[in-house]
Amino acid sequence: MAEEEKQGITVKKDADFSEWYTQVITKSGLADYTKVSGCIVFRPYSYAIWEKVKEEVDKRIKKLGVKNAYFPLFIPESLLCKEAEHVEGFSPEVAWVIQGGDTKLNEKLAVRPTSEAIMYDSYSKWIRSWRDLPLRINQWNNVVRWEFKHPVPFLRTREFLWNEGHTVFATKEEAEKEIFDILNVYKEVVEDYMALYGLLGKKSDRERFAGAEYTYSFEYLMPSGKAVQGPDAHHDGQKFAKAYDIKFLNKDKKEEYAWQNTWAITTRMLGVMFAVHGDDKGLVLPPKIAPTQVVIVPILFDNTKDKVLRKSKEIMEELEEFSVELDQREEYSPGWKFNEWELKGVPVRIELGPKDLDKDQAVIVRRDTGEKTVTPLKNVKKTVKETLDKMQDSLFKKSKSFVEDNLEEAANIDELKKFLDNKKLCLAPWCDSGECEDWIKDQTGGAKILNIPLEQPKSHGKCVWCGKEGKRLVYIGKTY
RNA sequence: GGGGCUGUGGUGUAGCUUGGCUAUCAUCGAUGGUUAGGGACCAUCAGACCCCGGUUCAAAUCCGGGCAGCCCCA
Repeated sequence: MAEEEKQGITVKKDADFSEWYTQVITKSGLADYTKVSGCIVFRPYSYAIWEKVKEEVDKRIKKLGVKNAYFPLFIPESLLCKEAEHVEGFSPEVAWVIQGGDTKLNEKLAVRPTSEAIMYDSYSKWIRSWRDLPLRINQWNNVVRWEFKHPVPFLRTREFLWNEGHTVFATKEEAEKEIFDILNVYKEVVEDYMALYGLLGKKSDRERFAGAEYTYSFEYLMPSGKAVQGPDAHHDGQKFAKAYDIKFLNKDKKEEYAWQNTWAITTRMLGVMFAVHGDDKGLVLPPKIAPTQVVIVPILFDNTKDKVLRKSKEIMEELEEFSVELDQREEYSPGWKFNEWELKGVPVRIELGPKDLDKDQAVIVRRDTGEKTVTPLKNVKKTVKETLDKMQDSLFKKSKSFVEDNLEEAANIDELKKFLDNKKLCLAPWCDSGECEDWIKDQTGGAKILNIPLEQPKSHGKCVWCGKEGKRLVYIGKTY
């Protein structure tokens, strides 16, 4: 038994979360470590999931009128330094190219930590008139941020994949409207596909994006009790326009600075999804994002093998609207295969053996609950569809109640500390001052104001730190 | 930013305290055969001491440095 267990996950998710996470990520074939610290391989299994996220986000933003393009990986130092707050925010973790072959470069080149600088330099050339606006460009690419904290696959990597939307408008109103269109796109994809519930809100001034006027984010709760920031959208006002000289002549022939937004979703969300849905047997993938939705495991005996395989193939064809895999490998026993597919988180398994054929039935097994349904062969398609739908729905609900059940209202610093120590997220009144924000961080061992929910009650209690009148309720949590 | 733990075939490990002979066991992989409804079995084969330096007749083992992974604290 002990040896058998070693092929699967050897620790319980509740008992040792980080070990569990590492094992799930590597043993299921999602990712692997490389010789470069903090840079992982996205193996085909996780890359397929990223492609799905990409596809769903991409078609929605295109519908909103955004176009894709590609800008250089390298950013000259002088360009990066144009917006003071922006450089200051990113410079500690920029990777630099200082040499080409044996020749030292005249000017250092930053490996993009984000592309404002290089993109806006082009924008300033392209935008002359109100007729050139809006300009809405997105790119799907990789960025490098040389973190010094411990890397965690997907959740904290030095190189990661994302989209970066960079849009320019003639008026503040138009720009601000777009922020909510984009947040909706992210919400739809993350909730409906990745089955994850997040907390939407505005970032505090301390936490907003370097260079932005304000930032909205979705925050997610990990099983470890720590929060992770998900997709975000920033309204930049005219800050970058002024730094990078993005001006246009309006209809009244007056020169104006443009209004800009920036927005992104990253591969970090995959990590959140693996961590939230997985269980002691391994991954659990939401049906709508799973590269393989259904696996058919035929039970093969020598004398009935052909018959069972033939029927399995028929079922596979019948299920062509789903992504189905038929596991015909003869070198593994059925039990071994069951365990492997569970480790990989495939949502639905169909078992088909001679006994089933005799009774004209198949066994349908749902990954998250382990529930087995015996169904007549003619109903297989219907049952599979129902099972996938139910599972998708149930994973989201579970994710939502996980967040809600772990969200506490804290009226003072003692309660706040107590809840945070118990791995909870908190909703607490805050006076809006940066000093109190720093104090909270200091006193709670690093907990941050995650964001400020959009809907606020009429009155708030006293600020959890200074005791002055609270201006808003904020989400507070320890972060990854 | 500070402190701690760990590094042995692809993976998980024994050996390290007290230096010594062919580096343990399992799994994975390859080949052949028997099997098959929740991680089947037999036989054969293949595969490792993180890197650099030091101490020593002799280093997986001791010392120093590096790199990597993990944990705790700020």
